[in-house]
Amino acid sequence: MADRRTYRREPEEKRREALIAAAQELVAEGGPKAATVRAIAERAGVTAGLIRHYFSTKDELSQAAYRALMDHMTDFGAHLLDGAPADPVSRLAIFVAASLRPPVVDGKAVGLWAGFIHQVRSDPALRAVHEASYLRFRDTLQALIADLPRDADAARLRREAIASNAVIDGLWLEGSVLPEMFAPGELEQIGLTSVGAILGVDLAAAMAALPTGVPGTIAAPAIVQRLADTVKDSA
Amino acid sequence: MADRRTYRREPEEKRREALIAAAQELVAEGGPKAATVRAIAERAGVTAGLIRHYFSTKDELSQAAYRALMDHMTDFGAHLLDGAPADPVSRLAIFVAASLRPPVVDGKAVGLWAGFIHQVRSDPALRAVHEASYLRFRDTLQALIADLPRDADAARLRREAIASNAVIDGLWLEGSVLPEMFAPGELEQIGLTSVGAILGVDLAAAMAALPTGVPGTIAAPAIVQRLADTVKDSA
DNA sequence: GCTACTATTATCCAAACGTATAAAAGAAAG
DNA sequence: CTTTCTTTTATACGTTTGGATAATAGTAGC
Repeated sequence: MADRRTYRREPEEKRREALIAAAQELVAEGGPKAATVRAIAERAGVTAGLIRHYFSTKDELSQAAYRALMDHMTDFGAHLLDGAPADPVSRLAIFVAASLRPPVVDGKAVGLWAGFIHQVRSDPALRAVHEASYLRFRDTLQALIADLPRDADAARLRREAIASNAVIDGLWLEGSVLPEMFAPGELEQIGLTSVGAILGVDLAAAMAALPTGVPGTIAAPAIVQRLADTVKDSA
Repeated sequence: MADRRTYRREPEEKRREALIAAAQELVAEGGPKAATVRAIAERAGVTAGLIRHYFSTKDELSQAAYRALMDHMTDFGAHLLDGAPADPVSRLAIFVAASLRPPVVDGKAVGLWAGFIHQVRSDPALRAVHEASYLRFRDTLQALIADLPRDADAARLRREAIASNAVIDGLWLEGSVLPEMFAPGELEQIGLTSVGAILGVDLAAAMAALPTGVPGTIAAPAIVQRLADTVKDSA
């Protein structure tokens, strides 16, 4: 009577990644409630019991999924400027603009992020992950700001990095949740203008002067593609 | 055998509000998963069955809770400047600063907002509610910007309102999720400086020049108190 | 081509979920 | 004081949840 389904054994790492990716997709699409063990297993192409073989509890898988998301975002910030021009103003402009385009700006990305908020607030370990990721991104931004041809002390740099980061976060939020409310490219333009105004540098002009094909403008680094896969086929 | 518990009949509106408040608190504290019908009923001091008497489905209660939240926030923006000085720069400064303080900046407030994101993205009716609320807040901001002693056409006003709103949203997000990362008053200061830089107006100086007791600075309007109740005793 | 290992499936379980329905009790009307 | 109404409680139902355990089948080593 037993029509036992055929299967292939996969390397541990590959299965873990598949389960994590499935969990992320489901959270992104339908919120935390949609990411049940059975739904995750089905999406990953395995049966529910296997989850327990790789993660001792569902919470553990959930934590792993959040860590993976934060790692993606950190890598995004770190590798975005690989091969970018050396000019500090151009580099900052590329960084800001790339942060305000898909796949970063994406309804599902916000859904994914929002789906973990409570776990982050309640679990100290995840809180630390979040904090480290936030700081890393902000520090990257601050380093770019520090390279600008201006005079600025540490306190001012800190405030400017917080403010620039806030502009990016806010536009990311609005553009992701209400995409039809903004014209294509409008968020990038507003972001460049606003961060430029905060720092006293004309980022919009610097961006316009860049040749196409520069990293972050057209060709996305591999890491961005992986992030795009995570939140693929946006609404 | 039946120790039937005693109860008091309450007016319909009061019960609805109690159930909505209970649902909001639970979402704010523990995410959407924590807001089960039984937990909501217990928090509201009634038994689970009563929910069905006031809301034909749990989803309907959930929608009502989101609408109520958005109404609170809209009212916050609308009444914040009641009794404020007529000087446009001061009014804008008060508006920005008040948006970057508790009870607006609050971990539970972010949790509450995040807990509804997926419902908002999937339910067209809630999406419309969200859009209207966002636009109303932004329009309020844009009207304040338009009153500034400057020359600016409509397109520029729109961009500036989007950008200023983004600064507020971003700082709200960061300050709420990672409160220990910022000194008291730091977010307000950064918000005033940044929005000021974007608009070319010195909001920080205007804020510093205000006497204490001005609406939005110390005495919070009643509506803010109601919002504070919703997200009370923050982490 | 066995044998041993373990990744994977299959099945089961108790708890919790949203919902439906019936019984009881508070409050107002006569 | 009785009657009527409807808010509220109580109970039950079918489903789904996360987790545990036992059986099976791929795969690598000899």
